[in-house]
Amino acid sequence: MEEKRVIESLTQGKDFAKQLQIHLNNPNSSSHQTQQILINNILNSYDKSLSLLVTPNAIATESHFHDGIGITKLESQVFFTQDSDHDFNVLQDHKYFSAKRKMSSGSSMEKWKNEVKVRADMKVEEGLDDGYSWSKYGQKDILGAKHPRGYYRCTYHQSEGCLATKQIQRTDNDPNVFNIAYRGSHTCNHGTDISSAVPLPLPLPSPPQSNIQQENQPTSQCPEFLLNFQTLGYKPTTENIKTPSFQFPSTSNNNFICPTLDNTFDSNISPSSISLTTSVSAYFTISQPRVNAARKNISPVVAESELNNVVSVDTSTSSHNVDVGFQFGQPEFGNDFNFDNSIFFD
DNA sequence: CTTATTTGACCACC
DNA sequence: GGTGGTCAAATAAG
Repeated sequence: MEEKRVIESLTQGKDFAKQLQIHLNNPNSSSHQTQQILINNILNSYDKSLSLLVTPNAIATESHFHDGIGITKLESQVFFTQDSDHDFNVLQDHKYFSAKRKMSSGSSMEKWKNEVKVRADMKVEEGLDDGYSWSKYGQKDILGAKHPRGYYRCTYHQSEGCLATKQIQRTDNDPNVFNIAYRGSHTCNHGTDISSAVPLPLPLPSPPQSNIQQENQPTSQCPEFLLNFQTLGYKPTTENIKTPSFQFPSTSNNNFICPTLDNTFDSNISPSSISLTTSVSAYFTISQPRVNAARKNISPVVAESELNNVVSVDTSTSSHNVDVGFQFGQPEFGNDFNFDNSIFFD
Protein backbone atom coordinates (compact mmCIF):
# COMPACT_ATOMS: atom_id res chain seq x y z
CA MET A 1 0.00 0.00 0.00
CA GLU A 2 2.78 2.35 0.87
CA GLU A 3 4.32 1.80 -2.49
CA LYS A 4 1.14 2.73 -4.22
CA ARG A 5 0.86 5.88 -2.25
CA VAL A 6 4.37 6.81 -3.02
CA ILE A 7 3.75 6.14 -6.66
CA GLU A 8 0.62 8.18 -6.57
CA SER A 9 2.38 11.03 -4.95
CA LEU A 10 5.21 10.92 -7.40
CA THR A 11 2.78 10.70 -10.23
CA GLN A 12 1.06 13.75 -8.98
CA GLY A 13 4.30 15.56 -8.82
CA LYS A 14 4.96 14.56 -12.36
CA ASP A 15 1.62 15.80 -13.46
CA PHE A 16 2.14 19.09 -11.79
CA ALA A 17 5.47 19.35 -13.45
CA LYS A 18 3.74 18.81 -16.76
CA GLN A 19 1.27 21.49 -15.94
CA LEU A 20 4.06 23.80 -15.02
CA GLN A 21 5.71 23.06 -18.30
CA ILE A 22 2.55 23.95 -20.11
CA HIS A 23 2.26 27.15 -18.24
CA LEU A 24 5.82 28.05 -18.88
CA ASN A 25 5.23 27.48 -22.54
CA ASN A 26 2.21 29.70 -22.44
CA PRO A 27 3.24 32.63 -20.33
CA ASN A 28 0.28 34.64 -21.45
CA SER A 29 -2.12 32.30 -19.85
CA SER A 30 -0.24 31.72 -16.72
CA SER A 31 0.56 33.99 -13.88
CA HIS A 32 3.60 33.84 -11.77
CA GLN A 33 1.47 32.80 -8.85
CA THR A 34 0.08 29.95 -10.79
CA GLN A 35 3.49 28.72 -11.55
CA GLN A 36 4.46 29.06 -7.95
CA ILE A 37 1.51 27.00 -6.96
CA LEU A 38 2.48 24.29 -9.33
CA ILE A 39 6.02 24.38 -8.04
CA ASN A 40 4.75 24.08 -4.53
CA ASN A 41 2.60 21.21 -5.54
CA ILE A 42 5.52 19.47 -7.07
CA LEU A 43 7.65 19.99 -4.03
CA ASN A 44 4.94 18.80 -1.75
CA SER A 45 4.42 15.74 -3.81
CA TYR A 46 8.01 14.91 -3.26
CA ASP A 47 7.73 15.73 0.38
CA LYS A 48 4.87 13.39 0.73
CA SER A 49 6.64 10.68 -1.12
CA LEU A 50 9.62 11.03 1.11
CA SER A 51 7.54 11.08 4.22
CA LEU A 52 5.79 7.96 3.13
CA LEU A 53 9.05 6.24 2.63
CA VAL A 54 10.69 7.49 5.76
CA THR A 55 7.77 7.43 8.15
CA PRO A 56 5.31 4.80 7.08
CA ASN A 57 3.41 5.32 10.27
CA ALA A 58 2.27 8.60 8.96
CA ILE A 59 0.14 6.75 6.54
CA ALA A 60 -2.22 5.66 9.20
CA THR A 61 -2.88 9.19 10.19
CA GLU A 62 -3.08 10.21 6.67
CA SER A 63 -5.64 7.64 5.88
CA HIS A 64 -7.96 9.34 8.23
CA PHE A 65 -8.11 12.23 5.95
CA HIS A 66 -8.69 10.01 3.06
CA ASP A 67 -11.50 8.43 4.88
CA GLY A 68 -12.85 11.56 6.23
CA ILE A 69 -13.52 14.24 3.96
CA GLY A 70 -13.11 14.20 0.61
CA ILE A 71 -16.35 13.81 -0.88
CA THR A 72 -17.73 16.78 0.73
CA LYS A 73 -15.28 18.83 -1.10
CA LEU A 74 -15.41 17.11 -4.33
CA GLU A 75 -19.07 17.24 -4.30
CA SER A 76 -19.29 20.78 -3.25
CA GLN A 77 -20.91 22.78 -5.87
CA VAL A 78 -19.53 26.18 -5.94
CA PHE A 79 -20.56 28.86 -8.23
CA PHE A 80 -18.19 31.70 -8.72
CA THR A 81 -19.02 34.74 -10.65
CA GLN A 82 -16.74 37.59 -11.24
CA ASP A 83 -19.48 40.10 -11.37
CA SER A 84 -20.67 39.22 -8.00
CA ASP A 85 -20.81 41.75 -5.28
CA HIS A 86 -20.08 39.13 -2.78
CA ASP A 87 -16.91 37.79 -1.60
CA PHE A 88 -17.16 34.21 -0.83
CA ASN A 89 -14.42 32.05 0.36
CA VAL A 90 -14.33 28.52 1.38
CA LEU A 91 -12.04 27.03 3.85
CA GLN A 92 -12.36 23.38 3.93
CA ASP A 93 -10.72 21.82 6.81
CA HIS A 94 -9.59 18.29 6.32
CA LYS A 95 -9.73 17.07 9.77
CA TYR A 96 -10.55 13.69 10.85
CA PHE A 97 -12.87 14.12 13.70
CA SER A 98 -11.27 12.92 16.78
CA ALA A 99 -12.55 10.02 18.70
CA LYS A 100 -13.69 12.29 21.42
CA ARG A 101 -16.65 13.22 19.30
CA LYS A 102 -18.88 10.34 19.95
CA MET A 103 -22.44 9.82 19.28
CA SER A 104 -24.90 9.53 22.01
CA SER A 105 -25.99 6.23 20.65
CA GLY A 106 -22.68 4.75 21.47
CA SER A 107 -19.95 2.97 19.68
CA SER A 108 -22.25 1.51 17.14
CA MET A 109 -22.44 4.81 15.48
CA GLU A 110 -19.79 6.09 13.21
CA LYS A 111 -17.64 8.84 14.43
CA TRP A 112 -17.61 12.10 12.70
CA LYS A 113 -15.36 11.64 9.81
CA ASN A 114 -14.40 15.04 8.79
CA GLU A 115 -14.81 18.67 9.18
CA VAL A 116 -15.12 21.17 6.47
CA LYS A 117 -14.65 24.81 6.95
CA VAL A 118 -16.60 27.00 4.68
CA ARG A 119 -16.05 30.68 4.47
CA ALA A 120 -18.79 32.83 3.22
CA ASP A 121 -18.32 36.54 3.27
CA MET A 122 -21.87 37.04 2.44
CA LYS A 123 -25.20 36.02 3.67
CA VAL A 124 -24.90 32.39 3.25
CA GLU A 125 -26.87 30.78 5.91
CA GLU A 126 -25.11 27.58 6.10
CA GLY A 127 -22.43 25.67 4.51
CA LEU A 128 -21.89 24.66 1.01
CA ASP A 129 -23.93 22.26 -0.83
CA ASP A 130 -22.06 19.08 -1.22
CA GLY A 131 -24.06 17.41 -3.89
CA TYR A 132 -26.37 15.62 -1.57
CA SER A 133 -29.76 16.57 -0.45
CA TRP A 134 -30.02 17.28 3.22
CA SER A 135 -32.86 17.89 5.55
CA LYS A 136 -32.45 19.68 8.80
CA TYR A 137 -33.66 17.71 11.75
CA GLY A 138 -32.39 19.71 14.62
CA GLN A 139 -30.49 22.63 15.94
CA LYS A 140 -28.65 22.92 19.16
CA ASP A 141 -26.86 25.60 21.06
CA ILE A 142 -23.43 24.34 21.79
CA LEU A 143 -21.71 25.15 24.98
CA GLY A 144 -19.00 27.69 24.44
CA ALA A 145 -20.03 28.33 20.90
CA LYS A 146 -21.56 31.56 19.83
CA HIS A 147 -23.65 30.00 17.16
CA PRO A 148 -25.97 27.03 17.22
CA ARG A 149 -25.16 23.83 15.43
CA GLY A 150 -27.48 22.58 12.79
CA TYR A 151 -28.10 18.92 12.32
CA TYR A 152 -28.83 17.57 8.90
CA ARG A 153 -29.51 14.16 7.54
CA CYS A 154 -29.84 12.88 4.07
CA THR A 155 -33.21 13.66 2.58
CA TYR A 156 -33.54 10.03 1.73
CA HIS A 157 -33.05 8.95 5.27
CA GLN A 158 -36.56 7.62 5.49
CA SER A 159 -37.26 6.58 1.96
CA GLU A 160 -34.01 4.79 1.40
CA GLY A 161 -32.56 4.49 4.82
CA CYS A 162 -29.60 6.62 4.01
CA LEU A 163 -27.64 7.17 7.19
CA ALA A 164 -25.50 10.07 6.16
CA THR A 165 -25.67 13.07 8.42
CA LYS A 166 -23.83 16.27 8.79
CA GLN A 167 -23.53 19.16 11.17
CA ILE A 168 -23.11 22.76 10.27
CA GLN A 169 -22.00 25.39 12.66
CA ARG A 170 -20.67 28.86 12.35
CA THR A 171 -17.28 29.37 13.85
CA ASP A 172 -16.87 31.68 16.76
CA ASN A 173 -14.09 33.67 15.25
CA ASP A 174 -15.75 34.39 12.01
CA PRO A 175 -19.49 33.97 11.53
CA ASN A 176 -18.82 33.71 7.86
CA VAL A 177 -16.88 30.56 8.34
CA PHE A 178 -18.76 27.37 8.85
CA ASN A 179 -17.66 24.12 10.24
CA ILE A 180 -19.31 21.25 8.52
CA ALA A 181 -18.95 17.81 9.94
CA TYR A 182 -19.97 14.71 8.12
CA ARG A 183 -20.81 11.33 9.40
CA GLY A 184 -22.16 8.21 7.96
CA SER A 185 -22.24 6.94 4.46
CA HIS A 186 -24.67 7.73 1.76
CA THR A 187 -26.48 4.60 0.82
CA CYS A 188 -29.05 6.41 -1.21
CA ASN A 189 -29.07 6.62 -4.94
CA HIS A 190 -29.02 10.35 -4.95
CA GLY A 191 -25.49 11.16 -4.10
CA THR A 192 -23.23 13.03 -6.35
CA ASP A 193 -21.38 11.27 -8.96
CA ILE A 194 -17.79 12.06 -8.64
CA SER A 195 -17.16 10.96 -12.11
CA SER A 196 -18.87 13.98 -13.39
CA ALA A 197 -16.66 16.59 -11.94
CA VAL A 198 -16.92 19.55 -14.10
CA PRO A 199 -13.60 20.85 -15.07
CA LEU A 200 -13.27 24.51 -15.28
CA PRO A 201 -12.03 26.20 -18.26
CA LEU A 202 -8.98 28.13 -18.88
CA PRO A 203 -7.59 30.59 -18.80
CA LEU A 204 -6.04 30.84 -15.52
CA PRO A 205 -5.64 32.93 -12.61
CA SER A 206 -6.52 36.41 -12.32
CA PRO A 207 -4.51 38.70 -10.13
CA PRO A 208 -4.28 37.63 -6.59
CA GLN A 209 -6.08 39.09 -3.72
CA SER A 210 -5.02 39.22 -0.21
CA ASN A 211 -8.20 39.36 1.74
CA ILE A 212 -8.16 35.84 2.80
CA GLN A 213 -8.39 35.04 6.38
CA GLN A 214 -5.79 32.70 7.46
CA GLU A 215 -7.40 31.03 10.31
CA ASN A 216 -7.20 27.34 10.45
CA GLN A 217 -4.27 27.26 8.24
CA PRO A 218 -3.32 23.88 7.08
CA THR A 219 -0.17 22.32 8.16
CA SER A 220 1.75 19.45 6.86
CA GLN A 221 0.94 17.55 9.99
CA CYS A 222 -2.72 18.25 9.78
CA PRO A 223 -3.74 18.49 6.22
CA GLU A 224 -6.56 20.76 5.58
CA PHE A 225 -8.36 21.64 2.53
CA LEU A 226 -8.79 25.17 1.54
CA LEU A 227 -10.76 26.74 -1.14
CA ASN A 228 -11.42 30.24 -1.87
CA PHE A 229 -13.92 31.60 -4.22
CA GLN A 230 -16.21 34.38 -4.77
CA THR A 231 -19.88 34.44 -4.67
CA LEU A 232 -21.93 31.59 -3.76
CA GLY A 233 -25.44 32.53 -4.46
CA TYR A 234 -27.29 29.71 -3.01
CA LYS A 235 -28.50 28.26 0.14
CA PRO A 236 -27.50 24.91 1.32
CA THR A 237 -29.84 22.12 1.93
CA THR A 238 -32.12 20.65 -0.56
CA GLU A 239 -32.82 23.76 -2.48
CA ASN A 240 -29.43 23.70 -4.00
CA ILE A 241 -30.06 20.48 -5.61
CA LYS A 242 -33.52 21.02 -6.72
CA THR A 243 -32.84 24.38 -8.13
CA PRO A 244 -31.30 24.21 -11.53
CA SER A 245 -29.31 27.24 -10.72
CA PHE A 246 -26.17 25.28 -10.87
CA GLN A 247 -25.37 25.75 -14.40
CA PHE A 248 -22.03 25.89 -15.81
CA PRO A 249 -21.18 29.50 -15.95
CA SER A 250 -19.92 31.37 -18.83
CA THR A 251 -16.37 30.46 -19.25
CA SER A 252 -15.16 33.42 -21.09
CA ASN A 253 -13.96 35.27 -18.10
CA ASN A 254 -13.92 32.59 -15.58
CA ASN A 255 -10.82 31.39 -14.07
CA PHE A 256 -10.75 28.44 -11.95
CA ILE A 257 -8.39 27.30 -9.40
CA CYS A 258 -9.30 24.38 -7.37
CA PRO A 259 -7.07 22.87 -4.82
CA THR A 260 -6.67 19.24 -5.12
CA LEU A 261 -8.67 17.25 -2.74
CA ASP A 262 -5.90 14.97 -2.02
CA ASN A 263 -4.24 15.66 1.20
CA THR A 264 -1.09 15.33 -0.72
CA PHE A 265 -1.58 18.87 -1.66
CA ASP A 266 -3.33 20.13 1.33
CA SER A 267 -0.18 21.54 2.62
CA ASN A 268 0.36 23.17 -0.67
CA ILE A 269 -2.61 25.29 -0.36
CA SER A 270 -1.17 27.89 1.80
CA PRO A 271 -3.15 30.99 2.43
CA SER A 272 -0.98 32.78 0.01
CA SER A 273 -1.85 30.27 -2.59
CA ILE A 274 -5.43 30.51 -1.76
CA SER A 275 -5.38 34.17 -2.23
CA LEU A 276 -4.73 33.56 -5.83
CA THR A 277 -8.14 32.26 -6.25
CA THR A 278 -10.10 34.86 -4.52
CA SER A 279 -10.70 36.98 -7.49
CA VAL A 280 -11.53 34.31 -9.90
CA SER A 281 -14.82 33.04 -11.00
CA ALA A 282 -15.23 29.41 -11.05
CA TYR A 283 -17.59 26.62 -10.74
CA PHE A 284 -16.88 23.16 -9.78
CA THR A 285 -19.03 20.29 -9.04
CA ILE A 286 -19.00 16.65 -9.20
CA SER A 287 -22.39 16.37 -10.56
CA GLN A 288 -25.99 17.12 -10.29
CA PRO A 289 -27.21 13.66 -9.80
CA ARG A 290 -30.79 14.36 -10.36
CA VAL A 291 -30.08 16.71 -13.14
CA ASN A 292 -27.57 14.91 -15.15
CA ALA A 293 -29.05 11.60 -15.99
CA ALA A 294 -26.40 10.92 -18.51
CA ARG A 295 -24.10 9.79 -15.82
CA LYS A 296 -26.32 7.18 -14.41
CA ASN A 297 -24.17 4.54 -15.92
CA ILE A 298 -21.78 5.33 -13.18
CA SER A 299 -23.18 4.25 -9.95
CA PRO A 300 -23.53 7.09 -7.57
CA VAL A 301 -24.26 4.70 -4.85
CA VAL A 302 -21.05 4.76 -3.06
CA ALA A 303 -20.52 4.81 0.60
CA GLU A 304 -19.20 8.10 1.69
CA SER A 305 -16.09 6.61 3.03
CA GLU A 306 -15.50 5.13 -0.32
CA LEU A 307 -16.14 8.35 -2.02
CA ASN A 308 -13.75 10.00 0.24
CA ASN A 309 -11.23 7.58 -0.83
CA VAL A 310 -12.14 8.14 -4.37
CA VAL A 311 -11.46 11.71 -3.88
CA SER A 312 -8.06 11.10 -2.68
CA VAL A 313 -7.27 8.56 -5.22
CA ASP A 314 -8.71 10.35 -8.05
CA THR A 315 -6.86 13.43 -7.26
CA SER A 316 -3.71 11.60 -7.32
CA THR A 317 -4.43 9.47 -10.29
CA SER A 318 -6.71 11.59 -12.32
CA SER A 319 -4.18 14.27 -12.55
CA HIS A 320 -3.11 12.49 -15.64
CA ASN A 321 -5.91 14.13 -17.39
CA VAL A 322 -6.09 17.19 -15.34
CA ASP A 323 -6.85 20.20 -17.26
CA VAL A 324 -4.18 22.76 -17.12
CA GLY A 325 -6.74 25.04 -15.74
CA PHE A 326 -6.81 23.20 -12.53
CA GLN A 327 -4.04 24.77 -10.73
CA PHE A 328 -4.24 22.47 -7.84
CA GLY A 329 -4.80 19.39 -9.78
CA GLN A 330 -8.50 19.35 -9.66
CA PRO A 331 -9.33 15.99 -11.01
CA GLU A 332 -11.35 15.57 -14.04
CA PHE A 333 -13.31 12.49 -13.54
CA GLY A 334 -14.04 10.84 -16.73
CA ASN A 335 -16.68 8.29 -17.19
CA ASP A 336 -14.01 5.77 -17.62
CA PHE A 337 -12.88 6.50 -14.19
CA ASN A 338 -11.85 3.37 -12.53
CA PHE A 339 -11.18 3.38 -8.91
CA ASP A 340 -9.48 0.65 -7.10
CA ASN A 341 -10.46 1.36 -3.59
CA SER A 342 -8.66 -1.63 -2.34
CA ILE A 343 -5.61 0.42 -1.79
CA PHE A 344 -7.39 2.35 0.86
CA PHE A 345 -8.49 -0.58 2.80
CA ASP A 346 -5.28 -2.14 3.62
C1' DC B 1 -52.05 19.70 0.50
C1' DT B 2 -47.40 18.27 0.69
C1' DT B 3 -42.92 18.90 2.11
C1' DA B 4 -39.37 21.12 4.70
C1' DT B 5 -37.93 23.60 8.74
C1' DT B 6 -38.16 25.00 13.49
C1' DT B 7 -37.85 24.13 18.20
C1' DG B 8 -38.69 22.26 22.70
C1' DA B 9 -38.49 17.78 24.74
C1' DC B 10 -36.32 13.63 25.30
C1' DC B 11 -32.47 10.38 25.55
C1' DA B 12 -27.76 8.63 26.14
C1' DC B 13 -23.24 9.41 27.45
C1' DC B 14 -19.75 11.27 30.46
C1' DG C 1 -26.48 17.03 36.15
C1' DG C 2 -24.45 18.87 31.95
C1' DT C 3 -23.98 18.31 27.26
C1' DG C 4 -24.67 16.86 22.60
C1' DG C 5 -27.63 14.40 19.41
C1' DT C 6 -32.20 13.04 17.96
C1' DC C 7 -37.20 12.98 17.93
C1' DA C 8 -41.47 14.75 16.77
C1' DA C 9 -45.14 18.11 16.96
C1' DA C 10 -45.86 22.66 15.38
C1' DT C 11 -45.07 25.85 11.97
C1' DA C 12 -43.71 27.69 7.56
C1' DA C 13 -43.06 27.45 2.80
C1' DG C 14 -44.08 26.04 -1.85
